[in-house]
Amino acid sequence: MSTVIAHLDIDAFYASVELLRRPELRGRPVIVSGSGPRAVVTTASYEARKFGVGSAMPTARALRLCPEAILIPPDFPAYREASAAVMGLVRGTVEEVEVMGLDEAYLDLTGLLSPRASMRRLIRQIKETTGLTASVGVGPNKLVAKVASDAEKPAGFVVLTREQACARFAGHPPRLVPGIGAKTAERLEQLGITTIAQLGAADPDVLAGAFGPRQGPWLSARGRFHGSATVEPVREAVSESRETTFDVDVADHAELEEHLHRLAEQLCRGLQKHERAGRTIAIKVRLDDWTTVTRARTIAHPTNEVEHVGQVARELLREYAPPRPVRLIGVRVASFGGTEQPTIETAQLALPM
DNA sequence: TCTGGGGTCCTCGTGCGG
DNA sequence: TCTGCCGCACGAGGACCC
Repeated sequence: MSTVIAHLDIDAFYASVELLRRPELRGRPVIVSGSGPRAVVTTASYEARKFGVGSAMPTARALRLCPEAILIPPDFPAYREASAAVMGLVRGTVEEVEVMGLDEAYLDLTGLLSPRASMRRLIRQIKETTGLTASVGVGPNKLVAKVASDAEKPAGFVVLTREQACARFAGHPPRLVPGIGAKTAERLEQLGITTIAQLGAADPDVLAGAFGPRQGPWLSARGRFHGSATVEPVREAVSESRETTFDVDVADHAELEEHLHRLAEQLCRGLQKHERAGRTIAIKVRLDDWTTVTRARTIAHPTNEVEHVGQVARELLREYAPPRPVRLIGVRVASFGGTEQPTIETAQLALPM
C-alpha cells in the first residue's frame, strides 16, 4: 500500500481568527502585530499582502507600504482555542496527525478509501464549524504535501505525485523547499544552482563537498522531492524559554538582571504548569550590533524553581558582562530528560558552592 | 530595511574517562 | 606510565520554521 500524506494549513490563521470576531474589517488590509517600535508582523491578511506586507517584516515598514492597514495586537489564547477546534476536527477524520504549530498539521491518509474526498469533507467541516479556510496539499511524502499546500493558497487543494512535483516546481528557486532558507539558497547560488531542477540534478559529490556529508545528500534528495513520509503524532518539547526585546537598548547591568529575573519567573511558571524541569539553564543576549551570544550551564538535577533558574541566569550574565548595550535578553531551560522530579533538597544540592 | 518570540535541529570544538 | 583513540556530554553558534 503506497503512503499518502496530506499537509493542512489554515490560511492567514491569526488574521482570519481576528476577522471572524470583527467581520466589519473583512476586505480591508489587516495586520496582526505587536505595537512597539521594534514590533514585526505576525500575520497579514491577503488584502495587506497585496501591498507587499509579509510575515516577519518590521511593522513600521509594513505601515509605510500600507498606511491604511488596521493593526491588531495578537491574542494567543483566542488562536489556541481556534486551533484546538480545528485539530479536533482533523483528529476526527484521521488517526495519525502530526501537529506543526497552531495552524498546520500533517495527516497520514494511507489506507483511506478515498483520501481526496476525506480531505474535501474535512475542509468543508472546518469552514462550517470554525469559519476558517484551509489549504491542503496531498502527496507521497511530507515534502510534496507541504509544497503542494503552499502552491495555491488561499483555499488551495493540490494533489501531486513526486514526479509531478519535480515537474511543476522545476523552475522555482530552491528557497521554495522547506529547510532551505536564505543562507543556504545564497550558497547554492554561488554553486550556480538557482532552480529546484538544478538542485535535483546537481552532482551529489559537489553538494557534499560544499555542504558536508549530511546536508549535501539531504539537499540533493530535497531537489528531487524525496522526503520523510512518517507522521509522528507526539513531539515532546526539549526546551522552554522566554525572551524580550527592549524598546530601547539597555546598557545598565543591574537593570538587565532585573529583566532576567522577571523572565525567569515567567519561564518557571510555564515550566511548572507544564510539569517540566530541566538541567540546562541558558541565557541569550543580543547586543545593539545584532551579535547574539548564548551562555549555558548544566546542573546536577532538573529544576523549575525560580530562585534556582534566576540565580544561574544572573551568574551567567555577570560572567559574560555584555560589552555593549543590549537589545534582547532571554532565558531558557533545556535537558528535560528523565523522570526525576525536582525537590528542595536536590535544588539546594545543585546550587553552586 | 533595521529586523519578535518560541521553538527545533545541526555542526563544530573541547574536555574527559575508559 | 605514557600515548593514542574513541565515544560521550556539553557549550556555543547558526540556520531554519511558524
